[in-house]
Amino acid sequence: MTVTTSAPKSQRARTATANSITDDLSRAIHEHRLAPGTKLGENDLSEIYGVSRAIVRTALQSLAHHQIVEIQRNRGAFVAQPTSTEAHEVFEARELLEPRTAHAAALKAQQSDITLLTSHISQEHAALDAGDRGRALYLSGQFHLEIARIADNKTITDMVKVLVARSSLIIALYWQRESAICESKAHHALIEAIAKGDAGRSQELMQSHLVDLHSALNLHKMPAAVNNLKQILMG
Amino acid sequence: MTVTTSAPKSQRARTATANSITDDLSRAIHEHRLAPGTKLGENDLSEIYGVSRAIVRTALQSLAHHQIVEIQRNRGAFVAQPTSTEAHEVFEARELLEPRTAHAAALKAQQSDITLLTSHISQEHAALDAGDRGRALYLSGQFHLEIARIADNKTITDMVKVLVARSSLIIALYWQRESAICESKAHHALIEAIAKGDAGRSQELMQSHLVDLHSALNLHKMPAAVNNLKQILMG
DNA sequence: TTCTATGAAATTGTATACAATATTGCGCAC
DNA sequence: GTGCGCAATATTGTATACAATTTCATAGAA
Repeated sequence: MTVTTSAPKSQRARTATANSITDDLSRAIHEHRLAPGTKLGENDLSEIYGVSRAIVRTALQSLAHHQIVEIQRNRGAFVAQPTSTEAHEVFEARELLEPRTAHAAALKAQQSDITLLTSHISQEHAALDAGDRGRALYLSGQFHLEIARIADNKTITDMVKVLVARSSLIIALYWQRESAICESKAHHALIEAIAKGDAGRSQELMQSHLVDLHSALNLHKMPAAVNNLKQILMG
Repeated sequence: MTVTTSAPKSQRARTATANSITDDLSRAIHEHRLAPGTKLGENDLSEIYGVSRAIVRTALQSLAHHQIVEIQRNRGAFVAQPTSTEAHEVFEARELLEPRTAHAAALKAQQSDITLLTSHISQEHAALDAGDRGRALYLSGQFHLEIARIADNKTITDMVKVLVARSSLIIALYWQRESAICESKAHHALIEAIAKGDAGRSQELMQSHLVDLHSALNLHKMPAAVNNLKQILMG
């Protein structure tokens, strides 16, 4: 089937670039439309995006470096399946980085930053109301990322980005479904503290929020569904 | 001057793989044989390593993700030149990660780990005595990395690896040459604390060591030399 | 001199062809 | 029916050819 006519889901107006493919796949994984373990075949992807395998290959390499895709030599690329020990490692790392980052964010936040954070939250609510759990999860991750941006340290922000992305996979595999609401509560409290410029409290709130998330992980892995790439990535 | 520990030039016995090229270039950058700003042309590298540009390309992409190479579209790959703000960011990030990691390392270290750390230090001394400043610097970075390994959190170790690599570039650009000896002193003290299992002191020592490094940065950038790739990478 | 325009050369970006490896399906023995 | 071996197929790894873009040198005009 020819693809060139319309691109309903993603805005690949002319030709897809490695970066746009990376972003598209990254988003799909974040939103749990592509389950852990899903094979990302080079031929499939080059057909879907209408580019050569070379481009697809660099996109996959990029995702592999972001640790949300695993490339096995001579076998191909798969959506990563973090082990439970990796899951704990990721949250330990987040607990080292994000509380202090929230502290810094509280000191640097402008009014526009607060507005942005608030809008994130309301979007998150909207997604949940619409039953789009995947998108809500994505936005919740973006919220953490936004705080790192406010703290204005690109190096740390990049690391948080990777950790948040992996967290999305971890949640897909090890989550017990309840605590979606707690999340939202914790985020509200964080915004308040940051808006007040209360750095100490921001740091504490972030810390306990992460500990909550961490301890909400279930030890045994959920079975990973297998997806149909074309169906999911194209409209 | 042959370096006895690893293969004289680089161990590409048969054909170089993308990974071996990545490692080789990474090492060369760490040891300051390739200066910040040096152009890494695809043709040059494919000649040097005897592989196609495709392989070289994936190696360069990998280095770019490790942030020690910058790829500019349609212009090529260059050894990265961190700005002074990036330099500060990197050390801020290290100050968040490494002290707590040293703490964990002190609790988990085995006798074999202590031996390894000690051998690292003595190699470092040997390199300094031999006047090989670049190699000493590389080993000093590996020391920090080894501590992260002992703490046994691969996620954090990977992040530290990237930060240490960038630090090497930062030192090449912003260093005032004196404090090589202080480094060595601080490392000795750290080993001692870790060997004793004194987690609190290990954390403190690592913290102040990083602060020292951070404050030893000079604000204005040194001029970056331009190198001849073939001359440096081949014998 | 200094700046700009312009075209040749060099370099990177992309697609494709072929080689190496892994996967799949089938026939056959047990 | 189950397991094994082997050929057929599919997929990834690598090299190469061509297109697009940048770089460099040169010439000419203000």
